[in-house]
Amino acid sequence: MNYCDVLLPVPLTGYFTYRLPPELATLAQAGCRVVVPFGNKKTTTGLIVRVHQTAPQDSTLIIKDITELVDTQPVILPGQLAFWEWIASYYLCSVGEVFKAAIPGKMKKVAKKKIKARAERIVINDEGIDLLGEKIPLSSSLMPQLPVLSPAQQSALDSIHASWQQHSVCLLHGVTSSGKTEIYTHLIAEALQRREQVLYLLPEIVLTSQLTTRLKTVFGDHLGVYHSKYSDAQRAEVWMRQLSAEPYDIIVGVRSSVFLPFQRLGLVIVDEEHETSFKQQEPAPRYHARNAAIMLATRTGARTLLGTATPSFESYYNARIDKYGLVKLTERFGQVQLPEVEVIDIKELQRKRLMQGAFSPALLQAMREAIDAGEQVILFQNRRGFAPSVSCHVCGWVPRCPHCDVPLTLHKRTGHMTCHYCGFTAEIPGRCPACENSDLRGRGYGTERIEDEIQKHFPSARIARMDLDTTRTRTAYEALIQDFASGETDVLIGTQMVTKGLDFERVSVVGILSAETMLNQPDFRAYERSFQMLAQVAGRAGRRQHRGRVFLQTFNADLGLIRQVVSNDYEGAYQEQMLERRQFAYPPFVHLVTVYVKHRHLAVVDALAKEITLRLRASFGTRVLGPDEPPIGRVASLFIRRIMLKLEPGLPMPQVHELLSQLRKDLLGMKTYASALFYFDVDPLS
DNA sequence: AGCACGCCGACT
DNA sequence: GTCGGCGTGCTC
Repeated sequence: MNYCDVLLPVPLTGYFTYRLPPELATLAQAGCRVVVPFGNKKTTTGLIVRVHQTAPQDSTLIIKDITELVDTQPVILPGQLAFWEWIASYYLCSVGEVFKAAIPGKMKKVAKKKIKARAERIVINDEGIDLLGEKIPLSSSLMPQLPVLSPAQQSALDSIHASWQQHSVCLLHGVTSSGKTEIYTHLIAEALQRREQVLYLLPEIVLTSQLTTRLKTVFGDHLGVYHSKYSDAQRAEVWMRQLSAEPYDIIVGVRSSVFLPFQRLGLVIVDEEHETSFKQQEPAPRYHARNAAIMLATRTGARTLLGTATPSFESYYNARIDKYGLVKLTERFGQVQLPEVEVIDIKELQRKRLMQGAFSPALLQAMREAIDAGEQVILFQNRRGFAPSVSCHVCGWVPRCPHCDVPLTLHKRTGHMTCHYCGFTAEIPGRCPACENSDLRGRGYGTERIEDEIQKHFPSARIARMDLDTTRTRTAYEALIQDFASGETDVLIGTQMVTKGLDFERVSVVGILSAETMLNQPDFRAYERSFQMLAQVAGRAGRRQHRGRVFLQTFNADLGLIRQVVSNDYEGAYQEQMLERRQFAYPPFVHLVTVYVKHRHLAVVDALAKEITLRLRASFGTRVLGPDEPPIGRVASLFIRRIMLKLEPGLPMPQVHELLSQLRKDLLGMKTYASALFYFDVDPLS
């Protein structure tokens, strides 16, 4: 009798054993998808992890039959399952959840029509080397097409090679506009000549178009793109192609591309490695794609390059303690100077009644000069919508989300108030329900409102807004970028999106409307993130022709952070933070694991959170902090509590993980807590 | 996580 | 009398 252990896309530990009908016995193998009955009559698509002859020990189990074999060839490569298992154990979730995240949705549905059959059978040995793959040399015309490197770039490239002799991971710390992409291009070409594949990871939000255009001129159809804004079918196609005898040599992709099958991975580039969108928040697996990519590279013997102008403090620390190599690129390409940063004291200007809404006279003046000279302006405001909240001008009443612990954001374009946490939408009330007056106004500034006011100041300027609301589709996003790149747009107003590695040549003025939006967050990384954000957005200015100007409006002009941004003093910001992190035991000096519990009854979450804390203290003592209520204590009608674990290096992590998983199992097994949500966030971002 | 079963409340 | 709310239990 043949059995299959099957991996199913569910948050349950372990595999499920099914009987393999005799007619499928010769065709089924590990890595093939199957359709199986699961639970009450429902069928699910799963993945065979093992075919064997051992009946399950538990004789009371009624073993069901596999309904259908979807593939006759595996759809994953050797080693991929082990990688998924590593993710599941490190990030404290089930392998099923990893499977769910790893495979394009289309491949997990019961395939009525088969996804494009593979052209050729491939043979792969244990190292994942494609044995049938011909050693076709890359066209020799490729090397003339490579960008010519400046002496500084060439020396950085040499240093990266040297660094890889010692460390498998190298951090490239290159100031904005220093030409990191040209260096990557050379490294990719070298890898291709060695017949190695390259994974080029980008943060979620930077739509790959700008970069892919550049890389495609050199690498043509050696390059495939894997992005969440591509259709599921397109992603499934890339996946299947990577299994074939002619996979893409280069994959440019976002975090989920670490799960793609690579037959001969040789190089992983993580661009803008500091970006927080590499960490998946919801749902599980809550993995960090940069760290997962490093693990992937380690497992396959590939080299890793982390590139950024503002390294995450963890990566920089790893470089400083010699875990990673470190290469610095301190000059901008083509002698372009770093921008001049002018700090503008909003408090002072408000006192003198000189602020014009959200704008200082100096910023407006500079914008006018830039627009008149045919140059471009980027304005950064980290709030989308028209106004972050609405309030009654008479009694101060503020409409709040009925499901979450936040005020509703005013969106004037749609004429609604919206909750940015659960999507709840309501009409703006005609009169205040508290005092009956009809003087409800938006409070504060979001990107929509900035856009309106800028249009009033500069009626003939062509203005565009880039935030979550205007970039829902790939085409909308690309059109916005294209218009700005081609000079169709004079002023681009946006949220964090405008800070993320976009490369425009005619930007001479950048305005940061309020530097503190990030800094005021109760988060041990607020300082780091603020520095990165400000330094990145400032780096958008003056990229080619002449020195750009950055106007940094702030309520705290004398803050150390502001000085560090002005002088581009990454090292100073890093050192200052490390002192605090060490003193208060935060990463990189400890590992954090946050326990989240959610329930619609406050009493239940409170009791559960206390119980967890109590039990954790028994094992971990003072390493346990909390429970506490997060800044937003209720989202989508669920009350939230969290407990933080600070784990110093040297603890036996597998045992820690085992203990935590067991704790979760025990508590969810209790009737009172069975309906609670209970999960872990390993290496949380906040 | 889904999904079904099952037991109480306010509607046609 | 019935629809439907969500507590509970289970998934090879």
